[in-house]
Amino acid sequence: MALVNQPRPAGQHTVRRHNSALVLGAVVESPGMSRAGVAARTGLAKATVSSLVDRLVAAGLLAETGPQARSGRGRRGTGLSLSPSGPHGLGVEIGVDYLATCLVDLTGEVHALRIRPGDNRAASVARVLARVTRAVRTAFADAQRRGVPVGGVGVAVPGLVEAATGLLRVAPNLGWRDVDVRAEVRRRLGLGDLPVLVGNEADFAALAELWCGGHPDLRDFLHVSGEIGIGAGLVVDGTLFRGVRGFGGEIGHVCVDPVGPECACGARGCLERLAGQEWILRAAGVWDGVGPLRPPAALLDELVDRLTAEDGRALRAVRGAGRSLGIGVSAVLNAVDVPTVVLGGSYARLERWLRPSLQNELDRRVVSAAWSRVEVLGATLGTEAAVRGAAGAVLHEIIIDPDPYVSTVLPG
Amino acid sequence: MALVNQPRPAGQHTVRRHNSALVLGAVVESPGMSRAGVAARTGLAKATVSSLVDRLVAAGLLAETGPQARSGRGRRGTGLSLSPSGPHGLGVEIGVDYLATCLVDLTGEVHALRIRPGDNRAASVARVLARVTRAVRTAFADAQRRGVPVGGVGVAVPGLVEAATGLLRVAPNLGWRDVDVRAEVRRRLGLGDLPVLVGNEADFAALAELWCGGHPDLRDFLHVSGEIGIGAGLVVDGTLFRGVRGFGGEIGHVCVDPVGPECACGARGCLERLAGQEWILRAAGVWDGVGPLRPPAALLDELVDRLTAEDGRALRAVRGAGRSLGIGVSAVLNAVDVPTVVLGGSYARLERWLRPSLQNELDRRVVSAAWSRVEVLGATLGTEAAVRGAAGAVLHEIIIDPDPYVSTVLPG
DNA sequence: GTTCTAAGTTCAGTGCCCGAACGATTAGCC
DNA sequence: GGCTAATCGTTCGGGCACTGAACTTAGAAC
Repeated sequence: MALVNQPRPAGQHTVRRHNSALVLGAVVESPGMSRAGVAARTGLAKATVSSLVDRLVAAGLLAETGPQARSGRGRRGTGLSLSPSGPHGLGVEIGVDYLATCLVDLTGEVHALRIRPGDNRAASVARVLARVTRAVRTAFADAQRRGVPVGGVGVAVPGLVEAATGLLRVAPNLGWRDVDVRAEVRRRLGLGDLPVLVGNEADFAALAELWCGGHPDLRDFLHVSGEIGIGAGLVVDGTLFRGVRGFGGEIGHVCVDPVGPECACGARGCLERLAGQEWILRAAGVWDGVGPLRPPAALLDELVDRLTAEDGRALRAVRGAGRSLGIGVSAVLNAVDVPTVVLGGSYARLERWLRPSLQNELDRRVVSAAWSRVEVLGATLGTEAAVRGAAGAVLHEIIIDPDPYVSTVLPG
Repeated sequence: MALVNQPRPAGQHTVRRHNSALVLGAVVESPGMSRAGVAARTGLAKATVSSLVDRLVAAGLLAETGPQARSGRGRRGTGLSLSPSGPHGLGVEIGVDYLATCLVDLTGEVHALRIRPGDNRAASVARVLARVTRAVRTAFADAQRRGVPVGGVGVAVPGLVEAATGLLRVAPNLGWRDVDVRAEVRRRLGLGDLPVLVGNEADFAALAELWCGGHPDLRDFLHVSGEIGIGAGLVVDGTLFRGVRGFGGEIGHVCVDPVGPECACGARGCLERLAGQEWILRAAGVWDGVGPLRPPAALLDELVDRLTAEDGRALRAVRGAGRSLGIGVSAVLNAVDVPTVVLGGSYARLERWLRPSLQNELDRRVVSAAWSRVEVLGATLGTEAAVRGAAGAVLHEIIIDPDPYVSTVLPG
């Protein structure tokens, strides 16, 4: 919660703010709970919970779902859950060859997902931002048509974003440098006070897996996504750990083999060169390495086909990538201690074949694996993970600390 | 602050607790400040500050240092600072070949530092713990003689400690496994409710550098200490980042060269084998690599002598170590984004000679270095860093959240 | 229909922060 | 020396948020 690491004085309003989040959090964890249940769970008095719930209902965050179906005697509680007509998160993803937008409601449901293909590498920054503006306008219209408010805009970009400012420092695959995406989006759309979050695509994908993924109770993990580069999102205690300035997760250039092939970064044997999508496809013989890269999805399909058919070359290639990945990831795990690795991006589809050699390296190299094995999981969300995460991040901010949003909705 | 990540209901007492920490924190950052100054700085009302300060003074945490010497008219404020007779932290370090204890007061001053040589590798766990017990008893007596209370005990151990439980999972150089150091110390000393913290030696050393080191405004860094192994302590935003369970910082086995020499861990080319103390001393020709290792301090002296004399072999050895360190550390920095590296342990003395090759690798390999160079600093505390950190950690807990301590001292 | 149990609301009580007013202390100036 | 202005620290009434207990509402069991 924001109110504590910031050295701000606390007053009664702070208490209410904290407890609002507490109540909301209880409902998030156990949807359908009654006011009395929330009181029991949080330790707050019933009177307090009633007062807070009323406020959250008035703001459109919570909704009463009618009397609970419960056996035993006594009055039935009125169920509470996150309101599907409450604020929606508007997510945008600026991909290398597409632009995606979507709306996500408080229950995690995705609406109005739109994906617009188009090479963003070839166009100028201004041109791409104009596209983004149009896409976001359309998404706002979607929200209006559905009659729901937009709680904020989340923008996923394939590059390094400075956490404090929202400044995109560099996006290699887009050819961008020092673009103030947050300010540009704000200015072009005239969003007023609406929150605009800008973050790394891999980080948002990790968060999506945390919030909407298929692994319950997953709170601590390293989400490794193999795309053109290799990005990692570190989630600790249900929170993304971005490092000091937000440039963390760049594991693509961990040294895996000092005498390996040269990398664009100048070093040799970087993880990206030995376990990146491109290398796997080449080593598997799926792609000849010359000419423009065909749509990666198609190539990946072919690779999966060959793996399923137990093609020796493909199997060897993926096994090798798993080994390299194991060496690189174990370095990170030893440094930051996370018990789980989630394979995302294109790795998700290769999980079955990557896992053996990856797990083997992790078992050997991670110090704590001796008494607590590193768990390797496949991501459950597909390519939409990043947009969903971007939209979800907006909602997460509201759920973690609902008072600012409530204040904008309610008078006073 | 503890009260927030834990989903506990907040009440008026929570506000007071938070603001107590706020006031204390303001005085820590600007010793000698007056009540009015604290009010201005924190944003609290003067009345509130007065009330809180009175409480903290009564508990012995703050002390009035008399009227401020200040020019200009108006009544002079009464200076406030951390009380040197307030609670002291009692630090213990269980080293491989020594046992150290000390007392640290709230101002960071070290008292009653005692170092007892003795091989803890040869003795049984119970025997070593008995030694620890005696040493701590003596330190308690030191405190009593000085007439100051002990706020808690911090224990530094050369191994992996599970954060949640204080369980020492493994200490390779001590030959320990699964020792509940916290419970043992509690039981043997009958400490009642007194806080007992157990942590990794490298982590505590990093914290000592943060709290008492010679680099002001150092809040985010990776503290790398070269001893028998290579340990790292990651400090982000003035807080140690231990990872989920506390096993972070094990960078000794990052892969630096897959075709390098074999390591005890089974892998090849681990950082520890290429930049560890032992390897440097051997490559420099200071140690022949056979027979029992002489006291490392003496060997290190010799190495520094040769480096000062510009001995080619020694220079090459250290340069190589710096390069390896750079490869390993850059992997960590890319993953977690920290702008500064502090060279501690035996590396501190070699900083001058390690730095060029280390910095060179970091410049090349750390992605964010392109627009923000990684800073390399030498640690300013010597071998006592870990004990001081252990003692300091106890005090840090009190300063971060003084209310629990205040409650034990004051009635009500 | 009565009784029992649980949910949710109302209300007086308490703790804490805040702003304003007030007493205390010091420098500058006539 | 006495007056003024500025600053520090304390005192006091007011308001806000949580609490516990009493009360109302609602449903099930007998």
